[in-house]
Amino acid sequence: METFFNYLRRYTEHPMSAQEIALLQQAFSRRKVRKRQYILQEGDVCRHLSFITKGAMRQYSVDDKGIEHIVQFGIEDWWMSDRESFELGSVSTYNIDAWEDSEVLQIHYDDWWEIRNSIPAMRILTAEMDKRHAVAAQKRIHAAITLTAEERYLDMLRHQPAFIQRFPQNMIASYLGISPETLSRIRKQAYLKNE
Amino acid sequence: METFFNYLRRYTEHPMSAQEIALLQQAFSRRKVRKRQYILQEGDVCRHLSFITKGAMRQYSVDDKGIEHIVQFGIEDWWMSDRESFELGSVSTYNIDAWEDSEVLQIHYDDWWEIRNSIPAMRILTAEMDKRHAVAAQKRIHAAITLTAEERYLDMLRHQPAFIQRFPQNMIASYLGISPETLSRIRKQAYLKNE
DNA sequence: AAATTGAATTGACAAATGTCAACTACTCAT
DNA sequence: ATGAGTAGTTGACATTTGTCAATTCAATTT
Repeated sequence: METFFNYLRRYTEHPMSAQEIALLQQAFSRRKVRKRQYILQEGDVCRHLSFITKGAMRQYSVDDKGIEHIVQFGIEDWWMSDRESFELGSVSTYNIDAWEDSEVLQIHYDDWWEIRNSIPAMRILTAEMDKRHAVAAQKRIHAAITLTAEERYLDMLRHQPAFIQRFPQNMIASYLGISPETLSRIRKQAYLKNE
Repeated sequence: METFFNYLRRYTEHPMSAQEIALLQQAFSRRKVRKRQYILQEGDVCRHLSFITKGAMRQYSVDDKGIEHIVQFGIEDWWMSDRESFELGSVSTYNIDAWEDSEVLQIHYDDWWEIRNSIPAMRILTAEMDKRHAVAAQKRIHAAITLTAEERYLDMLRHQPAFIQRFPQNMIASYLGISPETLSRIRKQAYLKNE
């Protein structure tokens, strides 16, 4: 829980009262998630929002051919959920599972709603989260329609080195929307250029 | 302004007081934008949020080779801004201009901040906007990394026919991240399939 | 230590998409 | 009415990326 409060302090500035802190501690529940364990499966409704305090997770869909398409990575201090399913209560087409043994703080949709209404700092945090999320999404969309596969990889290398270090290469390829073979070749070429 | 209030009623349910309505009318200013006229240029900071009451606009970047990359279209009832520049006050790398003669309601960043704090309905609206925006962004990212060029076009045809009707084909291609020639061929093939 | 597993690499080839140039059709301004 | 632009189409070819199969490599299990 300490990780989470550090995160809160970083993004809200607003100090919270002891009472508010107690409320938060009540609303969030800690959960260990082992490698390869799911916290959301395709076909279920995403009822919880999860804050990662430890570990590495991913959100992905599986197509007709059984190929996984990763739309999001998450490590410490990241939130995981299928936003569409969570907000709309619709059936999710995504899976979320742990790649490293992880630990998350989960809050139920109803409590999240409640918390945001009753604790001002949480409203600010939500707005901040949405803002950052929107900016990141715009960048990723721009990268997808503008850059080549190699440029997208280099861009990721620069802006999200943590992901590249902690997830295997085939998952990075999936995230970038290219085949593992192509990524392997891109890396080889980039390496040769530096020699 | 009527268009805007219709929109508000549709998304907030909360009726507003006469005083609040007056506040809104004061904060927003109406502006006509002629075809090809800019409301944001690369290098400027995006200080205003614009709600389109009439017309059609687009947001795009221009690369080294002078090629435009469209990241967003907007028509009636859509908001336009470079979210990153608007929220962070950073210099924008995007342009926003009108494709049809348009009319927008503009609000300055400071007033927008103020309005959201003082009018509860606007806070709800903001949250709703962010939510819808996040869902749409996730879908577009998923489409970009999962679908082929043809599938992306068909997806757009199904979910955003209005854009396809109102913007020329080369802009649709830019939005999809493909060359105009490729889109032309995709359309030809799709047409042949239906014969 | 041997065997097993899965990830990463590599090669050969196929498919998708981009580029360039030519041509057509259309609109708009003079 | 004429001419200049602009969008869209088409063909030929280049480049990028995907697919499939084989191989290497490292980690893990037995």
